[in-house]
Parts: sequence; C-alpha cells; structure tokens
Amino acid sequence: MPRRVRSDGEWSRKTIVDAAARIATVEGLEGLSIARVAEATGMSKSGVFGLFGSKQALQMAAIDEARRVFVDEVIRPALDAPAGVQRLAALCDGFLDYVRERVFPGGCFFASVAAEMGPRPGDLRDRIREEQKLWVGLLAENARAAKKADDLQKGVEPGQLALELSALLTGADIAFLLHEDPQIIEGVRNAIHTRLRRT
Amino acid sequence: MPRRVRSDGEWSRKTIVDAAARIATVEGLEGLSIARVAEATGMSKSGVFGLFGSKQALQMAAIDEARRVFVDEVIRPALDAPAGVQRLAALCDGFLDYVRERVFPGGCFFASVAAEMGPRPGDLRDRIREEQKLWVGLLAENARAAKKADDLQKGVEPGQLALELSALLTGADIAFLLHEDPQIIEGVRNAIHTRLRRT
DNA sequence: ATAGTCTACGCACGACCGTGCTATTTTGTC
DNA sequence: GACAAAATAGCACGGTCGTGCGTAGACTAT
Repeated sequence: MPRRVRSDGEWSRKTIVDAAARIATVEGLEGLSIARVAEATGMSKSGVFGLFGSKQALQMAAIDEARRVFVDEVIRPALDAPAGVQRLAALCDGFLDYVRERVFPGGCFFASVAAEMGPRPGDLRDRIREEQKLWVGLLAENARAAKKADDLQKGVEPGQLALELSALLTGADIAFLLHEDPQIIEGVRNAIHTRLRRT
Repeated sequence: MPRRVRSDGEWSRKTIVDAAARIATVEGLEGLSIARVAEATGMSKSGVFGLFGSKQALQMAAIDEARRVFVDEVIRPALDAPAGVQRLAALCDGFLDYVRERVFPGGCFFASVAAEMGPRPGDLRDRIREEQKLWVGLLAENARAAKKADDLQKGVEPGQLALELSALLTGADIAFLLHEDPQIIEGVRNAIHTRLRRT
C-alpha cells in the first residue's frame, strides 16, 4: 500500500503550516486552534484536521516550519561571515532584525513558545528544548572559535557568553513586543556589540 | 455535602487570587480558567465568578496579587542594600532567587505574562506594560545612583544598563524554566555581577 | 424582628474546541 | 480508462469555557 502524497495536498499543508506558525506566535501554541487556522486559510475545519490527524501533529508541523524560517532568516545569512566573533555578531544582528521586522507577527517563534511551554511538560516542550539547545550550541561554537582567535576579552568563557547572548536576545524580543519600541532592540544590539569587542 | 456559606468573602477572595496567580504562570493568563481556579480552591465555578464579576476582573486581581508577591520577595528585601550598585545587585539576585525558588511554579509571573500578552493588545497588556516600566525604572534609578557614585565602568549609560539587566533576567527566567537547569540562573547571575563590577 | 446586602451554590445557555464518521471530488498509477 | 488512495467538506458528538439567573444561608443595620 504505497502511501503517496498528492501535490495539491502538499500545497495545502504548506499554506496551513505557514498560517499556523504565524498564529502560534500571537495566540500561543496551545491557543492555536484548528478552527482559527481553517478560517485563516479558507479551508474547512475537517480539511485542516484531516491533513494532520491531530492537533499535536499540526503544532509539531508549525514548529518545523518555524525552524525552517529561522534558519532561512537568521542562521543562513550569518554563515557568510567568518566563524568566530563576526559570525556571532551576524547571528545576533540577524536575530534582532528578524524580531524587529516581524517575520512572525508575535516576534521570535521560539522565544514565544519557550515562554509558553517552559513550565508544561510534554512532547512539545521537549521539542522546543532541543531546538533551543541547537541555537545556544551554535552560539557557543562560534564563541569558542572567537576565543581561540583571541577575539574576546580575556576571562570570557564561551559557554557563558553563549548563554548570556541567548538570554539577552530572548529578553529583547519579549520587551520589544510588550512596549513596541524599536529602541529596545537597538539598545540590546548595542550591548551585544560592546560585549563582543575585545577592548 | 455541607454547603459552606459565608465563611468569609475576604478570605475566599485571597485564596482564589493566590491560586489564580500561581495557575496563570503555568497555564497563561488567558488559559487561566474559572473552572480551574474553582477546582484548585474547592469552590464552585459560580462562587468564584460571583466574587469577581468577570474573567478579566479575576485576571486583573491575579496581577495585583503577583505584584504584591514580587514586591515582597524581590523589591522589599533589596531595600536593605544602599541605593546604587549594591541595591542593583540585590535586586537582580533577589529576582534570580525568586525564579529559582519557584515562588510561582511557572517562574516570574511578569515575564510569563509579558511574553504571552506582548502581541495581544488590550487592557491586560497595558497593565503589564506599566508594571514592567516600574521595574525597569527602579533598575534605572539605581543605575543612575551607581553612576553618580562612580561605581560603574565608565561609558555605561544607566538607562542602557537597566534595559540590559532586565533583558538578561527575563531571558534567564525563560531559559531556566525550559531546561530546568539551575546553572542557567547561576550563569546569568555571574554575568550580571561581572557587569556591575567597576574594573 | 425585619429588610437588605454579601456569599455561595446549582443549573442552563450559547460558543468554541478537538475529533470521529461519512460522503464526494480530485489525483496519480497501472 | 479503471481504481485505490488522498484531499476536502458536512455534520454531530462530548467536552470546556464564560456568563447569566434563581435561590438560599449568613451577616449588618435599622
């Protein structure tokens, strides 16, 4: 029984998942309702449900999509910069731009759902946790490269720096969304650049 | 079943609001349901509803209670330290302890709801916004005092420092809840202390 | 003692939710 | 062109939600 996937279905899936990721940053991953997604895509509730089989599957698919967007918008562009401090700066700048430009209406998808799912055990939280680990790992990796190249202030531990940057970025995202003030983004950008200067 | 009547309205209100604040840090301010609060307090749904009149009034009351707790647990103890760097450090340490000790099961109430309500306009967001302004203002005020006493590294702008600290603390809260790793708290504590040293 | 307010409950309504079940149409494969 | 499977819609179910309504006990003021 070849379980083949049809192209029209594939297009619908993409449309749905795109809307779902956007909605989730505003309504939350839990508040993401199938009816809401159906309305946003012009499909029927059953249509949306049938393509994913369960709400959790849709939520997981939304995370997949958000990850794709994050890689496209933040990570991939930063790979143009050489590993180390410069890439570190490019990653942080890319993140702040991606929040500021409202790639998702509710700011960073992962900051949003991390805050929501943090205290709620389950598969969704585990998934977000892994994604976050990859992100901090990427920062730490470049912090290590920067240290090896002696591009950091002395006494700065790479893992510590990665944690610090990640916390600053998450905090910037949340404060920016609450106050709708771009100066918050620019203030944190400034703080990060200062932190990444050697002197 | 004995119908407990007129036990004391004020006591009931307090019990309800206390439960509501705790629940909101886990389920979210929107996910906070009257039924859930009723179950947690052993009251009937109508009992809870009647005491507050609307869901939003209950949510506002939960914010009031959270503020009370925050002042008690974080701000008041820090007032023992002299204004300036020391109080700044005491405020940050107090915050990190309050998160780590799980005064609320879902970490910092205001970080939680700021992340949730950030992209959702309305009275609740406005309220959270004001509370957050007071907190950052308190940090800024002490940063100014610290600068005046020449207790900061030169070139550090008080407002900028306050924003930075606030972002770090929020980020620490969220990361800690997601990973359940106290080292995250201690790492950020360390970063903050380093930032507050003059040399 | 009586009236009136506050507390607390049971009940029911309409809205929305996730999810099955059953058609009908569309598509890709032989 | 036949046929199976996928895609999508319609509908109904049980559940939860916020909220009104009616009621009854308990405290307060007269």
